Amino acid sequence: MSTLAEENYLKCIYHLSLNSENVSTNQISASINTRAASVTDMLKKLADKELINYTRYQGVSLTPAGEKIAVHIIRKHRLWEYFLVEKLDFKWDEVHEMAEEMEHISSMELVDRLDKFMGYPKYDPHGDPIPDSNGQFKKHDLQPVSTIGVNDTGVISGVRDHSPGFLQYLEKQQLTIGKKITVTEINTYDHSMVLEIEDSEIHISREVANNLLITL
Amino acid sequence: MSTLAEENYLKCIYHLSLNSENVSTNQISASINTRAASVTDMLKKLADKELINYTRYQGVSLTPAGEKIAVHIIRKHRLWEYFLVEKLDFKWDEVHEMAEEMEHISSMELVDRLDKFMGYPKYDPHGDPIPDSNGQFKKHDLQPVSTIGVNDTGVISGVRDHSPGFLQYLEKQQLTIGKKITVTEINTYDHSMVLEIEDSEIHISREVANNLLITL
DNA sequence: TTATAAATTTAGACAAGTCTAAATTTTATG
DNA sequence: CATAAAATTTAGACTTGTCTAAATTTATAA
Ligand SMILES: [Mn+2]
Ligand SMILES: [Mn+2]
Ligand SMILES: [Mn+2]
Ligand SMILES: [Mn+2]
Repeated sequence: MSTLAEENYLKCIYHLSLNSENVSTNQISASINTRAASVTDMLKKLADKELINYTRYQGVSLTPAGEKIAVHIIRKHRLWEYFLVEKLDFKWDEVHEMAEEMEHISSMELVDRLDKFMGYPKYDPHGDPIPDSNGQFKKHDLQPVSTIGVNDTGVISGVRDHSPGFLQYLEKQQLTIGKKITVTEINTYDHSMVLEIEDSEIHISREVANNLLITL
Repeated sequence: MSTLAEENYLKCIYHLSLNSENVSTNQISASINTRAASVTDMLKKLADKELINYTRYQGVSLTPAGEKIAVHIIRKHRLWEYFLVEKLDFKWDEVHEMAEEMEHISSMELVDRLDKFMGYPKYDPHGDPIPDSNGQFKKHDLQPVSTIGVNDTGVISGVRDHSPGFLQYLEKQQLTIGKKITVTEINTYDHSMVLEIEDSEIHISREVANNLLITL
């Protein structure tokens, strides 16, 4: 099948593809912390295996075969994250690096049993949807808090930044998945916002508002 | 730290060390299915890292540092096997290959939480002892069924052969961990034995008797 | 539209881990 | 004890995945 490095590239290309049709060498290079020259080498290998569409200098996209692998890796990543938080009591900011390793465990049967063991969870600890064993999942309709106005409400359902620093900040402010928020004030100068959550007031910067996602 | 390959070599040397003081290149070569020349290369690397004691042509033994790593890998291997059987309902003959991958997940914290989650199990599904987080475990006193005589009894507590074929055979014959057996007959010609388990009679060959371990 | 900058690829190298074939050392045997 | 056999190591090669430095292509902008 695929090697660990190939799997990481496919997953990376998948994630970058959500924002732009074609993914550039430099985008991949930045995202997986590898030199552009090394990325080019790998892109050739993945193209030879027909996992990506690649034309020199033009960037890449996943083939259906490549996307299938990518989604399966993401399924494993998110299931293991769920396991770590729900069964082993890790915090949501602690699990990413571990899942980065665990997503490469190869047994299909193991993934499906793990899924069953946990009751077929739909979302991971960060609110990201978990693909089912056929690779199906619904991309729920999220938007940054920064896009709504005063007196509007929403439910916290995801994050755009998965860094431990941001997640720890949110946790400390009680800004966790499932919480209902109402915008009570928007500062027109710096676009900072005041939110009401469970009867308490929380001030967040524009940057936080951009990276915190809600459903209406 | 150590690479996946290094970890597998250390674990292999640890297991072989249980039977002989010094482990030979060919023993390792046979056990991990790698050519002797490749083993020599790796032994040099491990010796450079002071994880093994190595003198050319003389075989190797683990240093305390090497043994510590080996035992930690074994701890992870057995904890994951326990998890797969007890939590995900795999059979005892299905888990080895998966654990062979999972034992390389690096987080120490993860192992300890997994251990706690399962209630600090003492033995893995094959009856092998699980080292605690300090690397301590008691080597219980096992002997092959073939070493006891007529009318002697024992409790099945381990296996010497971990192959799926042998484990499946034992399962089918109800010869599973914890069962109490009594020898009722020994055939002097071929050393086959007749055992009594829970009021039923089971015939086993000398080969099986040699690979099935009991405590008295 | 042509020069410069940015992005990307090519060339050449390296570490890890493996292999085959050949040389060397140790062990066994007459 | 001398020699043949077995075990082990060395030599040289290959694959994967990475790097730096140098070319090449594409994009930008005066
Ligand atoms: Mn990964
Ligand atoms: Mn996640
Ligand atoms: Mn292993
Ligand atoms: Mn076991």
